[in-house]
Amino acid sequence: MEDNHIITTLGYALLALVARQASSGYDLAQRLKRPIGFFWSANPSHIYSELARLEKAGLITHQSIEQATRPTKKLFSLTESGQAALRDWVTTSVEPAPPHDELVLRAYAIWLADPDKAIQLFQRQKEYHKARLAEYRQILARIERTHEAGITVTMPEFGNYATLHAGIYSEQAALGWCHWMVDQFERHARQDPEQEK
Amino acid sequence: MEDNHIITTLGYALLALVARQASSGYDLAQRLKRPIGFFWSANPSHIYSELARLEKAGLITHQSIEQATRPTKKLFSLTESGQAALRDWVTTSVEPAPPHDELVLRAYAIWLADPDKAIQLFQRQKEYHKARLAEYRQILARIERTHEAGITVTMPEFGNYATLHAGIYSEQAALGWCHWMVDQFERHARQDPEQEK
DNA sequence: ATTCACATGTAAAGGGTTACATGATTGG
DNA sequence: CCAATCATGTAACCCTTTACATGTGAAT
Repeated sequence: MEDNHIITTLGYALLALVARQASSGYDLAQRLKRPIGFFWSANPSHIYSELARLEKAGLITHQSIEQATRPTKKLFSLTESGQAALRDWVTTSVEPAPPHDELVLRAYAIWLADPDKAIQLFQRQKEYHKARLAEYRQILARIERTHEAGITVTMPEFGNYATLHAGIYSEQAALGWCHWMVDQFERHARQDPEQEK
Repeated sequence: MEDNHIITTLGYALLALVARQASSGYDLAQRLKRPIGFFWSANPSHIYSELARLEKAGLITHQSIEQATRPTKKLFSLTESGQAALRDWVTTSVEPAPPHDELVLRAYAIWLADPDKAIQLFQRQKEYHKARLAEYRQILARIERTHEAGITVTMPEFGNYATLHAGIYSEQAALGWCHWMVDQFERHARQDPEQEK
């Protein structure tokens, strides 16, 4: 009932999912994988504890659903204050989070490395981003096919649509940079042939 | 001396800095801001405790430098095993870290929001990324001017060069997406004029 | 018979952020 | 006189990850 609790970002992620459809903790763990998993992730155990916090804060409630063939589950749904909190949050300004990009950190020290190994690293990374990009484009094509009339900003589907676009933009950028990195190393190999021998 | 300790990513970030120049904790806190701060960040207090861990693991050593006018400082430098660990690490494959992007998470639930507020959010974000991009481009131009002979992959400067490129790619992507988002909302406003009144 | 899917949690540890404590010197 | 810079750390807290614990029913 007290809403003087701070809501974590995972809390908002769960509210956003429950806002679309009432779900159990297990459901949420599944739904968090895709498409939210592309930009926000959590472990099942964390989800359960966060749900307990959200309920204590009065943002969600649950009803226990007894099932004949499956274990009883808790179906969570948004309360009014939960919906209000979520609606307010989505347009609050995002203060730029301290970035943490391991690959870029490696690039900062890559001058110490064996160039061959460096090429391999960035080539692997390129393949990974290429695969991701293809996956996103495929999902995008599918949702565009099922919504021929167009997806507008007030439809829940717009969430999926927008996040997929975000993914495509960022994968393209990552791919472009990895390509540039490989190119730098290959250029070096051509200009300094057999330098090590 | 025991090197059965796990090195955290911050640990490697510090090793990468010390590899270029022996530094005190305070120096490292300053140097971590720019340009590493663009892709990896840490608080001073965390840096000091991490330095202690790295030293216990035998990856760095320090000598105390007594200064006439300033407090005594500990100047840290890489040990041989520290350099080896860093060199190995830079080319190890990066397993894709679980992503956490708050802005994209908001986009997932943005259909609940007032479209005007949504436009404002993404416009602010656009301005932010525009400023970042301009900053990176300026720094890049400066380092290109000071290294007219070219920057090759075995030079320490290549670290700065490569990370700046990474920043430019990713800011362009963020900017592009924010622009796309604003466009979606403006298109909606044109098609649904005065819907709310 | 065993694995997979459903279903819910507790406990511990790790890594990062924030707050706090201390103290000297230089510049405005 | 006060703020900023130099310089090092401790303690507490928060969020996240990993490991563990428990149990049923359906499918292979």
